[in-house]
Amino acid sequence: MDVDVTREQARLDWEAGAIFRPIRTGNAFEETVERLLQAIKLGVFGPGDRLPAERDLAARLGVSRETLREALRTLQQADCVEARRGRYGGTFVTYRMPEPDVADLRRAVRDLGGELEDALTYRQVLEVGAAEAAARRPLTAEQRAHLQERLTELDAAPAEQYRQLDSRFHLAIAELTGSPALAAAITGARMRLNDLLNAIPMLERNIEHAAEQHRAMVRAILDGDGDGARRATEEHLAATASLLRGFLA
Amino acid sequence: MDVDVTREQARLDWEAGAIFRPIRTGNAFEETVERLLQAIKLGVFGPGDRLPAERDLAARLGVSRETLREALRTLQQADCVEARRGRYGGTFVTYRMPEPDVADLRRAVRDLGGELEDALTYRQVLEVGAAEAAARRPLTAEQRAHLQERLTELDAAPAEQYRQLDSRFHLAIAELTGSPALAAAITGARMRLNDLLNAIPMLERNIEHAAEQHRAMVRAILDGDGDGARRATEEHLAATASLLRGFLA
DNA sequence: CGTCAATGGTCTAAAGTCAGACCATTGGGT
DNA sequence: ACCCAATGGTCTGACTTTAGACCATTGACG
Repeated sequence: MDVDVTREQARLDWEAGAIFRPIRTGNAFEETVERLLQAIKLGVFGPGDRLPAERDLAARLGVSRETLREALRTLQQADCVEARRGRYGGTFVTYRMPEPDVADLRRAVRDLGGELEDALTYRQVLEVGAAEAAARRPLTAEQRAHLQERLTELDAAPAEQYRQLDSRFHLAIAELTGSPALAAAITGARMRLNDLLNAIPMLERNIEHAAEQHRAMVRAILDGDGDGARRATEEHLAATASLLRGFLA
Repeated sequence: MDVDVTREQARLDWEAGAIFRPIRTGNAFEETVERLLQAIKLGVFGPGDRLPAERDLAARLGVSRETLREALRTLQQADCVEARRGRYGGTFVTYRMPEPDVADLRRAVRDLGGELEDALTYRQVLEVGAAEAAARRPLTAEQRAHLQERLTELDAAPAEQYRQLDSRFHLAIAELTGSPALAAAITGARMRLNDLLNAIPMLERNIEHAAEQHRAMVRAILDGDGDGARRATEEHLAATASLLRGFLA
């Protein structure tokens, strides 16, 4: 009986792993810095863009203005943003994407370590599912136009903006699902991989290949072809996934 | 130009919605209570089971022991758990699932309101994707046995434990993906719907139908049949989804 | 040329949270 | 009969975060 009790307790303690995960990751200040930085790196805010006003931003992030300001101060000292006072002032983005660097990429992949597979699986499930969900959904003319616009914008992107516009394209699909939870999860998954994706050197050949896949995804989604959307997205993500895995070897 | 600037700012502020979401939901104490309650309602801990020791649990939840204890005190006062001191003591679950009640269900669905579609879409994408990912993965003999065991356990479940063992079955699939992030997301998605699912009255016919679908899912996963796993899971989730949607009308 | 609304900058008191030490209890093991 | 390891119970001081008030600056607009 002693054995049974011990084993049973061990089972309980193990299975609890998925649900008894950390409630809060680190402190509010660090999280805030990270979020702001990711928002910039994801391309939601490009150089020169103004962030929402502090009071507004603090409310959205569910954080006190003091904490937000502490984070902004950090970003200021890192030359990522710049604050201007007065009406029509605000906090403006000054960050510019560094050039992709294979050494950085290799280091970043190693840093992520065993979590790379985790992050790739997670992203795959979310984005493939989202593409299918978006395709199976009745879309308004406005939504269709918005998606098409993101694609056009991406195709015309100058090299230094490509990664950011790529993110915006994928996030646009996430939002077409109409599920805020899904869109938020996809944003989170991309944030986790973003430093890696940004460090991938972009070869002309890869970009053309990706563009073709993007078109296939959009076509399927606009046609309401769920299976096609899933397949096209699978294929698209598999490309970058295998590229990243290559750096782990 | 004024119009352009204003519109551009509006676009930025809107698109930021997905990324500038709250960093922390409420305070640590409330979150902790919620987690513990969900762990119990999800069936990870049944009546009489002992929770991990306070120091251990606090570390896992990333929360100070004080905060955890405050949460446990709340649960104690709500007659959900009971604390015993001394070695071989601990905190023991006393909570028992209430009988399903259609009035409760209707109220719960209304409370969730517009978030119901969000939660259902999110769950669908995650669980369908997870089933496929699990199927496409090489599984150890132990993992196969574990999945099979969960299914057997569920099939043999007495009515009052059915819901909890059903959750454990689905969470077992999530863990087979080998992706902690995915498993955590699925746990979260289920937590959100759990009160609803628990309130669904269980008809003999529905249970048999569900059992058949569970078998199909397990078969496909063990066969490495990704498409089959996806289809079976889709079908299974569609059933409860349409049932829940019925209560929104 | 002054107004004023919107913005960033500063400060304070209160509440929340934490890390860690220490106490009290229990029951199996020696 | 005693020991002692593991558990819950309690306390304290330090740090974090919050809510809100108030100040300083700016530039479009009347």
